[in-house]
Amino acid sequence: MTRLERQHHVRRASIKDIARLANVSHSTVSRALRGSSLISPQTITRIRQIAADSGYRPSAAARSLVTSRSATIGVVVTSIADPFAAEVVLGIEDAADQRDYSVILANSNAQPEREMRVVRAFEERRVDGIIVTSSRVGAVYAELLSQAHVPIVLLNNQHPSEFMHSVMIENLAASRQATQHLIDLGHRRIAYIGDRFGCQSDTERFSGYQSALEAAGLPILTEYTGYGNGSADGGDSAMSELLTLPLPPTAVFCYNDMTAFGAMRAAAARGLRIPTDLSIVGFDDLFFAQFAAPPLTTVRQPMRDMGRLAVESLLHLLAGTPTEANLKMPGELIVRQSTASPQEIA
Amino acid sequence: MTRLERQHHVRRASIKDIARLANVSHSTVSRALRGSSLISPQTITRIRQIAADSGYRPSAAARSLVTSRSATIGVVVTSIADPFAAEVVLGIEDAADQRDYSVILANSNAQPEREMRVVRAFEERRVDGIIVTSSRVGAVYAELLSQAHVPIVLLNNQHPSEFMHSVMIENLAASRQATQHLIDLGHRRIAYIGDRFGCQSDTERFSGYQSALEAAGLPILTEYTGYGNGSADGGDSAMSELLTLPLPPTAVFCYNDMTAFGAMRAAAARGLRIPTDLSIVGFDDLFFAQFAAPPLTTVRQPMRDMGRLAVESLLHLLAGTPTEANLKMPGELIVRQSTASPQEIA
DNA sequence: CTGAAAGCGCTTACAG
DNA sequence: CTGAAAGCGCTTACAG
Repeated sequence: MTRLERQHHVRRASIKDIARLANVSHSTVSRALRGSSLISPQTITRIRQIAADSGYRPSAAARSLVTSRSATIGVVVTSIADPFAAEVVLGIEDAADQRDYSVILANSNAQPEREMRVVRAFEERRVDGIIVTSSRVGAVYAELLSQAHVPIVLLNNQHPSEFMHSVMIENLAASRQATQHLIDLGHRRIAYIGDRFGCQSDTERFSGYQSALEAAGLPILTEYTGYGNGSADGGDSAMSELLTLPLPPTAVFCYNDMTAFGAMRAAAARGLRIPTDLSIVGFDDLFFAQFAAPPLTTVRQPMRDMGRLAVESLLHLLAGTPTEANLKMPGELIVRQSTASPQEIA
Repeated sequence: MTRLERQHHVRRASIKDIARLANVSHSTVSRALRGSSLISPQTITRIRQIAADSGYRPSAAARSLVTSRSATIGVVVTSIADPFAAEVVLGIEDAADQRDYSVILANSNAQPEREMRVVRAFEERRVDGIIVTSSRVGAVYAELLSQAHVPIVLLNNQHPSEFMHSVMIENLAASRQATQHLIDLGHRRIAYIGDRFGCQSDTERFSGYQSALEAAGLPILTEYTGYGNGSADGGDSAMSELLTLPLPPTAVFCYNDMTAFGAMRAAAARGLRIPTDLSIVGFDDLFFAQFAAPPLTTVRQPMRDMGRLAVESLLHLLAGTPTEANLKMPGELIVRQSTASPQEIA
């Protein structure tokens, strides 16, 4: 028995095996295991003991076939190697586990073909709901996802639809605050490096930046708008371009930390010191932000909590309980050493 | 119909629905969909067309109930927010997707209670195999995992068992090379900051460090062995302690990049400049290593490829094809700016 | 309180 | 080439 049990691909005990051992019908076993009030407490205890002894594990497949619930949620990320996504997924897995849901994780790599495969896999596995962590969810992708006919929660994005909730950060307020921080330090030539794909978070962060400048009576110059792509390389080249301007900015607010890391690298490559020659602000507060050179001033997003909240939101959608469809979390400006007053007079 | 289809939780078309539409038995539909040679090509085409038109998606649950294969692999990580794990999982998901497997992701958080839950979930979902990405897989955990009666691949760890393969980096050679790099630069007082839990990778890396010192005729001093825990905080406190020594080391080889980041922070907190006053070498080459202050010299692990390889190894185990049980990948020393010749004479 | 029966959506021998 | 039947492992009305 022990020998057999160690082998791989043994047939697992089924409800029928337990029934035989317990001398009852398999219906009774099923009820006992589920704690039905129809079964006497002694029988329940006895049957559960037998089940435990024989290492019984209910088949999720069989159960979901009859209940038409898979107790599974599908999570798509553009790339799990993106630290932002990884933190969010941690929160999602955590909350899902607490509710006895399993997480099926898929990477889309921002490739339409992969996105299709992912949705198909989710459909075949009959996931109860889907969480999408990506700042770029185009109309086509959203349409595709909605074909799964299950509730969807978008993280860092939004889509007006009855079965699509969203969890986002207060982009506008947070960005305004970040930009204000630079203004307060005395900066007048403040650039923004965004995401050239123009996703919703980018649009909102850009608006926050603009509104802070406006409120301070500062001009909004198009040459101070750089276009990255959310990655370090994107930030690097956008920053490089900004630095070729006759009157380069003395401070930059970046769409996210990755972009900021790239901007730092570009500045360093040109011999600029941060924050003496250039102040840089990021967005996310990735774990690494504190280890950057110098430690990065940034807007902290409660990534894990956002993941947890996405699960809660999804469960509400599944239960049909009315809740806020578009949840907004506050961001928090974390001032570190990448920002300071400008040294030269503009 | 379109209205209905947009709703959530619609009953999906089954093989029977297609059968009705096609005027054949559901057996025929099943065969046609699977491309059985028993069915005429025209019928296959016709039935597939109908299936596609009605948005049919086979139920993975029903299929796995009869085939007793779930086409699913369970992946446990200690924390998906660990960048190393995230990169590995990316590779895993990628390879799994190519082979039409889905990935069920679970975090164990190094908590025994969570580990039990994870194994149970994997058992209930009848995953076909398991990949464990964690440098610390104790005997208890391994025993627990093996109760799932499915093949297991350990990443960054090893366990002698017929149904447990492993994928690791050439720790010994890589660590020897990293230490040799410091010796070549002229360092004589070289410390090692390991993982105090003494996992296999730590033991091997420590051995590589020792063997390089020995080969160079340098003494191995116990006071130069620091104990971290794989995180930045662990590296920070271990480094801090090393720096209180009367004759502190001029170079440190760290168990991993996270530990190295912490060590850098500790050194900076004491006003030491890197690499002028202290050289630091990490292990992993996390994405951020190049953005550290200064960019970190480290041993690159091909994390994504290791993840892919783990899937291949698992599939071999599933297919019963004989293969190397313990795969070793080479590491690559990446020299950046955190290492230089020692400035003072020891 | 307990059991026999039906059914969830598939696959696959077994007969035609 | 096609269909009727059995069965995978559960849940749950329906009868006792």
